[in-house]
Amino acid sequence: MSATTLKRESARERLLDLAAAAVLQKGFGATSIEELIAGAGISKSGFFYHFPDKAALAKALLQRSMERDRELLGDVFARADELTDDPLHGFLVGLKMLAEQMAGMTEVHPGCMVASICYQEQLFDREIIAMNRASVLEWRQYFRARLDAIAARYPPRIAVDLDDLADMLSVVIDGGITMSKVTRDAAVLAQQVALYRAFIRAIFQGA
Amino acid sequence: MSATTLKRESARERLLDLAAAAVLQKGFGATSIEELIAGAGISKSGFFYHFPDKAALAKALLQRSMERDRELLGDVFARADELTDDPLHGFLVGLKMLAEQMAGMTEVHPGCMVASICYQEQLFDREIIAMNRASVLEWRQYFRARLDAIAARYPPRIAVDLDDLADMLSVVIDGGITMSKVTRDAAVLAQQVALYRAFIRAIFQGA
DNA sequence: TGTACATCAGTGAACGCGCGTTCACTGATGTAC
DNA sequence: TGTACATCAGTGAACGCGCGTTCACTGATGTAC
Repeated sequence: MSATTLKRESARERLLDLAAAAVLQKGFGATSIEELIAGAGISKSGFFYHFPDKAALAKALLQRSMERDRELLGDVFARADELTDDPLHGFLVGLKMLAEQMAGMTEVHPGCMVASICYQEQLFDREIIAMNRASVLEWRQYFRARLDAIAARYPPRIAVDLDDLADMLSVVIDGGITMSKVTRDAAVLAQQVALYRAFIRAIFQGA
Repeated sequence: MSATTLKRESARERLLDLAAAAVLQKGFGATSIEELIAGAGISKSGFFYHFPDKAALAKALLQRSMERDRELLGDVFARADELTDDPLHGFLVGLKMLAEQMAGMTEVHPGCMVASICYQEQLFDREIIAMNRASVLEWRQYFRARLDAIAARYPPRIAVDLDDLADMLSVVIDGGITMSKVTRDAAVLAQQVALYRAFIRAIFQGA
């Protein structure tokens, strides 16, 4: 991100960009307002003009991250659905596109906000924790609906709980991101999504 | 954990117990020496007798967590191996025992140290980050060896990379713990391990 | 068109608190001869 | 058995620094009449 790009954004946006990157690297507690304003080029009072306190920054951060996840994942599966009427093929194409998109990332994924917040829960107020929980349960519902449609047409060859199978995609993405970060190998994430796709095929199409 | 149990432990052990719980709930940066000594019932100087600085606490914490993981997981698969000579059955029995053990936990899993450190990487020195990475790669090797033995006897029905499949167990455990914590549903973790087991069966035994 | 007022996006200085770390010291137990 | 010394597991007071937050203020732009 160039300096001119930064200048074009509002100070609020710059603060959020810097905060997102910092939080994923060292956690919310260790991300100081001081370093954010230094990066954004405003004074401390400028920060408190945009956010009443640090908790408000956390909330804005999570909100933005949830929206981006929705755009990213929602977009992929919406595009996949346009290509076919078959729910299984749609899901498989979506997973393939997701894996390919992740494989295209040369750098390691910056991290998952849900996990970052989860491992610092005591730093956040009830509202933010509830939002985090709701976002995860939303994804369960979203994928569960797809799996229901699939199972109606393709009776599962393997007995699995569809809620668990829906959760497994979130688990594989979140765990895959962690694994990518720890091993410093960006490829791990895409490979895990591809493995999940292979499991879906095995369940509904057979080996 | 009762007060008498605490008293019987050495102050150093008490500090590590308290630190482990606190770090998984709010992260290393937000865990203060002050709160640890209050809980352990010693003075601040007492802390610095046991650890030269806060980084040494982090190192001891990770070391202990790695040892415990090795005991826990290693034990489960060692016991499973005693029951059978067949590598596939041994792995499946081990996974079943692991899932059952996790299902037996009434409380949500306290968290995964690897992930906690991963999401605060900038707070730790190179040595700790390297240890974290090494521990993950060790598990890849450990599970990969089992999968090699399995694949030699049971040709995979589904084409999968065995390193990725080995990683997937770590991914499912780590992601499952995060999911359990965020949803406040202890069952999620065991269910994810059970799903991974179903995938292993599908790959090597067919549906 | 000019004037009054409101809103926006900040500035600069000061605050009190809690943090990690240092230092000189201590009382109880263990070991050598 | 007695004495000297070493080690262990701490104590208590002080330190400087950086943090989140508050407060009174400001200059540029927008809007009403």
